[in-house]
Parts: sequence; C-alpha cells; structure tokens
Amino acid sequence: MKEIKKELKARNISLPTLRRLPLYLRYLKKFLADGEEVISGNVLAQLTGIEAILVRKDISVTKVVGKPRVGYQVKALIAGIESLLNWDKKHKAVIIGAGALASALISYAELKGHGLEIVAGFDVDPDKIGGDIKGIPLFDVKELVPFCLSNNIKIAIFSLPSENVEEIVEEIRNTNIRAIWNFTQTTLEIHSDYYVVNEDLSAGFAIISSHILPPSV
Amino acid sequence: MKEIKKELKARNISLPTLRRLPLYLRYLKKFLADGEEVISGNVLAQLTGIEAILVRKDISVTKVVGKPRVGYQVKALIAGIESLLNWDKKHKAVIIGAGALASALISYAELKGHGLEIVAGFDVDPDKIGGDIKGIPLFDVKELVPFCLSNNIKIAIFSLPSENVEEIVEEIRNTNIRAIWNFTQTTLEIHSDYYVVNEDLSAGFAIISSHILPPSV
DNA sequence: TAGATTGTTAATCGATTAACAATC
DNA sequence: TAGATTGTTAATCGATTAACAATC
Repeated sequence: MKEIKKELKARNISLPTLRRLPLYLRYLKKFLADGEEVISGNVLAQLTGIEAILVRKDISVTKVVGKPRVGYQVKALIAGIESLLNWDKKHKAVIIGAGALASALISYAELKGHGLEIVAGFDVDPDKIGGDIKGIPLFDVKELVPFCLSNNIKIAIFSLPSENVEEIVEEIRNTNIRAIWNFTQTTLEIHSDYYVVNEDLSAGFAIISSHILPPSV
Repeated sequence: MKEIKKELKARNISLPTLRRLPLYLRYLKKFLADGEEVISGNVLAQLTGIEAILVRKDISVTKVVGKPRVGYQVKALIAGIESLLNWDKKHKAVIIGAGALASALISYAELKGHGLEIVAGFDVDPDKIGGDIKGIPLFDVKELVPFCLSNNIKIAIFSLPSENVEEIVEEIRNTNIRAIWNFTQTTLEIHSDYYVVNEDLSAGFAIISSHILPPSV
C-alpha cells in the first residue's frame, strides 16, 4: 500500500488532481458524443469551470500530450484519464449495510460506467437478507468474509451504522480487501493493509448552512 | 452573497476548516454522552485522527476559548461549532429529483440533527407525484417555484438528472433560494444570487480505484 | 511565417505545521 | 510552584497560478 502512495507521489499526482479528473472525463465524453475529436485546454476549462492552467497541469499527469495550436485528442485524453484511474478495468466490490444509501450507490449509473461492479450487499436485517437491491443479492453479514475471499473482492463500501464499523473492519482484515470507501460517521484511519476514503455528507452541508444568513440580517 | 464570503474570509474560516467542524462535533457529542465535561485538543485530535495543532487552529474560529492545562468545555465547544455552522437553527429545504439519492438524503438522520428540514420533494414522474418518501410529500416540479416562494425556502438540494439542471436553475432564480447543494453531474458555477456546493460521488471513487493495483502487480 | 496553444519552470498563495510565550 | 495545555505568531509545505520558451 505504501508503495502505491509513494508511486502516486513520485508521479506528482495529488489528491485534488485525482478528484478533478472525473469532472474532465465527464465533459470530454460529452464533447466526444457531440462529434468533436480535439479539444483545447481552454475549452475544457470553460466547460468545467476550472482554470485553464490547472486543467493543463492536471492533464499532464496522464502523460497524454497535446499539439500546440490544436489541443488534445479527445479519445486519447479519455483513455489516458481512464487508464490512470483504473477505470478501464472492472472492480468488483461489496457494500456493507443495505439501506437507502446503498440503494443510491447501487443505482448510481455513472459509477458502473467507471468499472465499479457492486456484486453483493450485506446486512444484519433478516427482512433484507435473501432479497436484493436492483438485482444485487443481499446476504447475511456473517457470509461477508467467505464471500470476499472466494470472489477475491478488493473494494468494500461501508454504508452501515457507526456502531458496527469496528467489527466489520476486523473481519475485513481476513479478506483481500485493499480499499474501503467509507460513508459511515466513523472516521477510519488509513491502515497499511488497506486504503481508506472517508466521505462525510455533513461536511458539504456545513458549507451550505454556514453560507445561509440568519433571517434577521 | 459576496459579503458572506468576505465575512468568512475576514474571520479566517477556510473551506477545509468548515468541512472538519462536523467531524469534531460528532465526537464531541459522543464525548458528552459519555459524561465528560471537558476535553483537551490532544484528545479530540486522537479521536478524530486530525493533528492536534490543526484541531486547535480550527477551534479558534469558533471563538470558544479553552483553559490551559484543562481543555475546552465540551458543551461550549458544541454550541460554538453549531452556532458557527448555523446548526442551532432550522433550515427548510426542498429536494429536486425524487430518486434513490433523495431517499438516502431524506433518511440520513444526522442531517436532521443539524437542522436540515427537507419539507418537500419534486419530480416529473407521475408515479411519484402525490406520493411521499418517508413522509416527505412529493410534488410536480411545476409547483416548485410557488412552493418555495410561499414557504420561503432558502436551500435546494439537486438530485435530478443532469439534463434538467439548467431549467431548474432558471426557475430557482425566481425564488428566495440562496444555496444549492448539488449532487448532479453538472457542475454549477457559484452565482451572485446563490451559493453552490458541488458534490461529486465519482471523485471519491477515483481515489479508491487509483489506489487499487492491477492484478498482475 | 505568425500566432495560438502546449508544457515546464518559477512565483505566489493558502493551508498546515512548528515554535513558543502566556496562563491556569 | 511546576508543568500541561492553550492560542498566537512564524515557518514550512503543497497546491495553484503566472510566466514563458517550445512547437506546431
């Protein structure tokens, strides 16, 4: 795991850059669908609302080179971003906690397009076990470890109540899971065995609400 | 709107700080529930996984002062953060697009605890109109503007397909909405009339997938 | 050729971290 | 008092932005 981080660093790929690449990709695909074959950094900047110089800096990490006076090949740029993000491959994942958020993530078509294959959900609720969400089967959380092992799952998505996070983390250490996408309210430390991305829905709302003036003002 | 941003800047409140405050708040509430009355910056750092010096820096924006050798009053700190984020007030909001993501946000209890009151959902689907999600009524999107006006709604949550974003933004300009929490795949520019927070689910996945090594390695 | 655009190197900006005096 | 912890000021670090040479 450490080597990967080091490698990303050596390649000068920052987390902010990684976060912006999907945005470029989205507009590049639209641009391609419109029949355009080349795009300049300036145009991509205008479409995404990101500074042109930052667009070029970000693109540089893909090693895709553009032609001065012309721009970048849209297809090559799409391929470059997808390759960098490993979005040209399939990623089998499990989701733990089969509630409303799990439904939302399973239903989120764009992620499927990026290679995310959620192959199973796990829950403790007997009413859910044996059922499915949009065709994704739901199993008893007791089956988590054997399922992950026999299907060589590398990614776990956490959408379960905070109370149960700790025990699930322990169980996951007996699997080949290498990355946890964590939507719970428990912050997970990055561990040498697996990489963690903590999402915090309240963080976005903090910005929203702090920008709302109290009624009196 | 510009004055708000300026004011935040004048108070030295950065976006990263705003994003971390909910995390502190979460652990402070747990700490309080455990019967603790004071907490040191170091302990809060350990709980949240954030550097102690950064914790103190972040706390400083709340104007809550601690006692050397003792720490911060937990209740005062909670109150300070909630006040800063306007989480001590109710915020009526509408959600546009009544799909799986809307269900997840409506079901997300923590947001309710932060004062977010989603009072109505809007959709174009006749099967959804007239129904509800967890008791939140769903209306025809045609009723959006009159509803927001007569209920003085200040916050809109976007969870609709990208194709329809533009027209909804236009409609919203005829309301008192001051903030848009945008979960669509269309990036919205911050406008002088309203503040925007763009969420991008693919951004988190980009970090996850780029940290997964290809099978051969 | 002239000029627009890329890609790299340097400068700036802002956020994080360190140092340390103040204080309980 | 002694020493732990706060809060502020300064230093560092990293990301963004600017400048500009290379090039098509």
